Amino acid sequence: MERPELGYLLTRLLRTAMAREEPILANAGLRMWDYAVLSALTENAAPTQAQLAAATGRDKTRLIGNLDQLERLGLVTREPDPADRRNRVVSLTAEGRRILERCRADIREMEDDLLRDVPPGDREAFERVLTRLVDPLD
Amino acid sequence: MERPELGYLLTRLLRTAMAREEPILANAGLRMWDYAVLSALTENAAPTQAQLAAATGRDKTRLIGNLDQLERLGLVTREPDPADRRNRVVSLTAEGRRILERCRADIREMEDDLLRDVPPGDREAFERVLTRLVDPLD
DNA sequence: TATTGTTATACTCTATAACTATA
DNA sequence: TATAGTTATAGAGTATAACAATA
Repeated sequence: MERPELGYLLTRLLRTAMAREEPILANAGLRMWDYAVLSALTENAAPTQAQLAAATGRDKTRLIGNLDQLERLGLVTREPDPADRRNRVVSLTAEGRRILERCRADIREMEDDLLRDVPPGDREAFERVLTRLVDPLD
Repeated sequence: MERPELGYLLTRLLRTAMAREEPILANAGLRMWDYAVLSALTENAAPTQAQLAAATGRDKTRLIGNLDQLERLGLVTREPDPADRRNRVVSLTAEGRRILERCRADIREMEDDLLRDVPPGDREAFERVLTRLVDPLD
């Protein structure tokens, strides 16, 4: 039998992972993109919305709706940058960080379950390859 | 640094893979879904469109547009099943198979290039895990 | 004039529910 | 009546371009 294609395998696996992730996020009142945006803010606040859009691979115009809701939920703040008042600095609130960490823990648990039958060595190689293939694209 | 999440990595990698795959398919006059449908027909013709829809993870109503175009391009045929004339058997034409094989070869080449810096052992483990995680979902 | 964020518009994709033809 | 395929409709998601505020 021929080896299945990467695109096929990745599509299928991502579909599964997302199906398992969705209820976790919904439980926190979030959709997939909301979570991606929160995640991008973990380390540092985003100096501009355009940069945040680029970091998440989202269009800058579509990011706006997400930020509107996240702000409404009290999970992020948008504050004008005093140095250049065209920019709006987006940051996590304490509540935003709390929600984010909770989702993270639940998702990690889900992933461990998804990978439970994979031998540790294979899992390490798997994650190593994934990381390596993704990193250079930044 | 914390390990990045599966969903994040898969999304990024799939995005890259698709970006590289799109021009190959466009070169053959196909879109992503057309290719997925053709691929599903490699081994056998699909006895019903509903089964083909299920096999490709596509909605049966959305499959129709794809089949319309693939038929227009002369890549597949839809023939009423004599045993039950409600069913329409979908098969590859010779031309369909030719186009499919050409795309396949190009895509395999693209994948080899994408994975060129991955050590062979890691690559094998990577594909083994992907396959294993996807298979049980059938 | 150029840039950031926003809004508006049209376009595509998707989901649901009718419709037809066969059974 | 039930099912396979089709069509129609509305909704969500997306891309593009215009707009307002600031530089």
